[in-house]
Amino acid sequence: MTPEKTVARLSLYRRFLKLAKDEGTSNVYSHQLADMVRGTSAQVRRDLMALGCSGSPQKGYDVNELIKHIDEFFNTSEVVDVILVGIGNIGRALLSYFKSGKSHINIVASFDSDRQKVDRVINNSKCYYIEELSKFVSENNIKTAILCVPASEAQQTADVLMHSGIKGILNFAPVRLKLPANIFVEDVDITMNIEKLVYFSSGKRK
Amino acid sequence: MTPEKTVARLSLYRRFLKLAKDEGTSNVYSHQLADMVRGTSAQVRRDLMALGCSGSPQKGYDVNELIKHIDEFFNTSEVVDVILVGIGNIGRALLSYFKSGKSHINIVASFDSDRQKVDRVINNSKCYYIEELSKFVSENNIKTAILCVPASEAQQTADVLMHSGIKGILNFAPVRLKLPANIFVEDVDITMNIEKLVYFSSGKRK
DNA sequence: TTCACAATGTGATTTTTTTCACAAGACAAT
DNA sequence: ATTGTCTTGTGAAAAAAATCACATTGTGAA
Repeated sequence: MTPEKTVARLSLYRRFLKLAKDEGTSNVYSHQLADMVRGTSAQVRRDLMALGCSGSPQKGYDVNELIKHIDEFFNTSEVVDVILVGIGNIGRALLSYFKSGKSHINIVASFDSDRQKVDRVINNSKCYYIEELSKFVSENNIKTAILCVPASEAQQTADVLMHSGIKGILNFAPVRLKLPANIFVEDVDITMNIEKLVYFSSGKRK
Repeated sequence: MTPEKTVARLSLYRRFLKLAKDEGTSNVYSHQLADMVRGTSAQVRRDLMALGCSGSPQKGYDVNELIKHIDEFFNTSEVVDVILVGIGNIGRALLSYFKSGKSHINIVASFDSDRQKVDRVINNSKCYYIEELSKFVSENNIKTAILCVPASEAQQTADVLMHSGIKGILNFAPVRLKLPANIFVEDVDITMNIEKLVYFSSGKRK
């Protein structure tokens, strides 16, 4: 029901709202939020309307209230548990990135097919042998996975994830995973991003 | 003129076309390409139409011809030179990711403010001290940068990039860069991606 | 030959997303 | 009090993107 783009922006709003809160700001105007996400104030107001929030023309929106609403929307005032599969360069970078504990994302375990990596604790999350993935996922009721295995192994690993009960996959492999429609896949495709960037930044019009 | 989404998909098509070519495939149907990018055949045909390509109902599209057209479209049958700024975990992962030489992206140099890292060669690209960035960029006419510095340094580094003549920035910092509109910025925001994923994969409707 | 099939190319339509634009309300300043 | 200035909330319009649907056309089987 909520537009996909709105969902994406809500995540961003929340991040900036928390920063604002930490700085002691208690209310914000739509145009301030707009600045933070490269959008327009009308868009922000629309998004917040979809959320069911409202502000006042005088004080704008209440920071705390907004955060609370977005937390509720994402239904995760608490942290979301996620697993990571494939401890290569990118995998490790992500482990490091999320170890801070500052975000809502908690990588509770990582998996790899290289026995050398097993049992090591990298940035707070213990590495398991890939064979244990299924058990871990079902026992801990994990729904989301970050997939960082090489392209050649991506599909088969994704199949394992699916059969284990994973419902959402953030896929870093430059491969289009074939999975049933009820599994939600989001691709992070850096090569594509750069090519797009090069295209649009070389004058070809925006 | 060409829709942004089409540009993104063209990059993907090319990747799969090259794989297909390597496997000896000489022509493809729109529905095959569609499968590879999670799209529909009509969409593929539209995209290719925008490109100015045409196929035949019998043989579909000619793989070589398509690749040639897309190369021309991106105007880079040759490799694109890019720099990377910030050699932290993500930076290193990207250096490794692109060292293969298989892609169109060539990271020609990297920069960091940590003198310890300077002069090391990581995955083919030499690391320079950040102060040398401006000179390097203008001398080598670099137009595109990958920004992987910590959030706290992102904006000031982006300013330097802009003043050096960079036109496109792939930004990994969880910060919205404020730059003039003629600089094209593409954000890679993993936290946001995961939050979106969690939202949509937990049944909240697609 | 004739028929059924499969795939392209593309108007037309629908859906999704963004933007416009303005009434309404509170405040500050005069 | 009156005026000018902000900003919200939101219909209405526009723009962007995806989808539908169908005429068209080789090809191979009957």
